[in-house]
Amino acid sequence: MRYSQLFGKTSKSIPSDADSVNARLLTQGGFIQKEISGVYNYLPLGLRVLTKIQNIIREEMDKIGGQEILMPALTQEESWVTTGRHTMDVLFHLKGQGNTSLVLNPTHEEVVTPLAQKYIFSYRDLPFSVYQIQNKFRNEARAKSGLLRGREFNMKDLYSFHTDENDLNQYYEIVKQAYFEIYKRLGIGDITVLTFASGGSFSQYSHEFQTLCESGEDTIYLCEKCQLAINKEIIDIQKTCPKCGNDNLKTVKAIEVGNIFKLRTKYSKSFNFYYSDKNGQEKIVEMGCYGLGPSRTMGAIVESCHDNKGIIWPANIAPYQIHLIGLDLHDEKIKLQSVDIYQKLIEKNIEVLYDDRLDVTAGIKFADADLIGIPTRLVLSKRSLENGGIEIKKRNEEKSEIISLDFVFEKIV
RNA sequence: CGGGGAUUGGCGCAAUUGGCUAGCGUGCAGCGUUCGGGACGCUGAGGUUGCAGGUUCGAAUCCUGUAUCCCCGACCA
Repeated sequence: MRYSQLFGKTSKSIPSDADSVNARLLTQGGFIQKEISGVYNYLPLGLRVLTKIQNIIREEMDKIGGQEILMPALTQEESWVTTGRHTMDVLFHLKGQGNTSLVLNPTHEEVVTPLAQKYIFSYRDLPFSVYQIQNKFRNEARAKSGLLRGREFNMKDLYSFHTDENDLNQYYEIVKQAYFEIYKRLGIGDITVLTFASGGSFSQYSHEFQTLCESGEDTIYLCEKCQLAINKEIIDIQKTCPKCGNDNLKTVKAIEVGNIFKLRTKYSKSFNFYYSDKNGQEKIVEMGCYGLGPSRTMGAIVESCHDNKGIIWPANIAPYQIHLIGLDLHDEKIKLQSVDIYQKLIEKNIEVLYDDRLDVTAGIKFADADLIGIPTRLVLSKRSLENGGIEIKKRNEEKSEIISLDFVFEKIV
C-alpha cells in the first residue's frame, strides 16, 4: 500500500474528545474515527488490525471444533421475554414493520439456543459448539475509553452444548487453553491472566481473562505464589488467596479481554431444550458460552503496547509488517530503487506500507511511522545508499543498522 | 440515570464587563527555497459561532428550550 493513496490520515493534534490512550493513538494514527459516543468507524489500517485479531481467534476456535456461523444482530424481542432478560437496561429496543418489537442483540443466548434446538434432538448430536464474530449492541449508560467500552462493538461468542455437566467441564478447560493460546498469539500472553470472575449470577462457574494494564478499569488481586488471580469484587474483604492461603496478594489494574461461563441449564430450561439419551429418556442440555471481543482487545493492546511516540503493534496483528520510507524521492534514481524494493516485497507476499510522499519532510515520515507502529521500518535514502544500502530499525528498539540491498529480503524473512 | 464542564473553518484553540469586517495555530491548494526527526517565505480557499426561540440599537458573549461530546458517580450477562 502506498501511503499517498491510503484512506485515513495521521493527525498531529490530539482529538479533544479522546478520553484514553487507545482512543487518542488510534484516532491520531488514522485507524479509527468516532461516529457517535461508543461507536467507531474502522479505516483501512484499523480494519486490517481488527481482521488479524479476528482471524487468530477464528483459527483457534476452529481448532477446538467450533463451527462458525453468523447470527443476526436484529431479532424479535420475544425470545428475550421468554428468558426474562427483556428488561435488561443495556438492551436496544426498536419497532419494525407492523409495530413488531425488535431488539439489537447484546449477546446471543436468546438466539443460539432456539437455533440449536431446531437441529439437536439426540445424544448422537452432542456435544457440539458454534461461534460467530459479529457486532454486538449494548446501550451502555456511559460509553467510554475508546474501544474498551462501546455501544456497538465486535465480539466473538462461542456456545457449547453438552449431554451432561462433566462433558461441559471438559470442554470448558479446552476453551480455557484455546484462550491462552489466542492471547499468546496476539502478543499479550505474558500480561494476560486468568481470574475468578466478578459479579453475575454464575460467578462460581465463570472466569475472566484480564490484561494487566495501568489504565485498566478492573482491579484484581494476584497471588504470586500460585499465579491465581481474583477480581477485587469477589474477595474484597478477606484478601487472602483461596487456593494457597497467601494473604499477601498483589493489587493490580487490568482490562477484561475475555470471559467464559458455564451457563449450565439456565437457557436450555427457559427454552425447554431437551435431548434423548441412549435409553430414550429426555434430558436437559448443558451449555457453556465463551466471549472474546476483538475490538476491545485491540484497544487493550494499544493501552499496553505504546510509548510516547505512538503504538507498538505486536507483529502478528500489525496492519503491515514493513513500513518502507523513501527519502530524497525527487532523485529519480532513488525513487526507482525504492519502488523496486516496494514491488519486490509485494511479490514476496510481505505486507508493506510504502511512504512514497514527495511533499513532506523526513521528520514527518518518521513521526508518522512511530505513530502507526508497524514493527519494522526500512528507510531508503541518499544517505543510506552512501552508507551501503538501506536502514532497518525495529519499532521497539532504538538502534538501527544499514544492510546491503542484496540482503534486505533475507533479513526480513 | 444523578451531578459538573464543554460545543466557534477539517482538527486544536482565542475573542476584557454584550460593541469594528469573528482571529490564531495546524491542515488544505498554488509558487519558490529547503530536504534524516513534525523546515521556511509569499499567495489563496474555507465559518450564517451545535440547533430552535427570546432580550437588545447591537449577541460567539445574556435568557429559555433542545441536541451532542467529555468528566465524576451509579451501572457494567
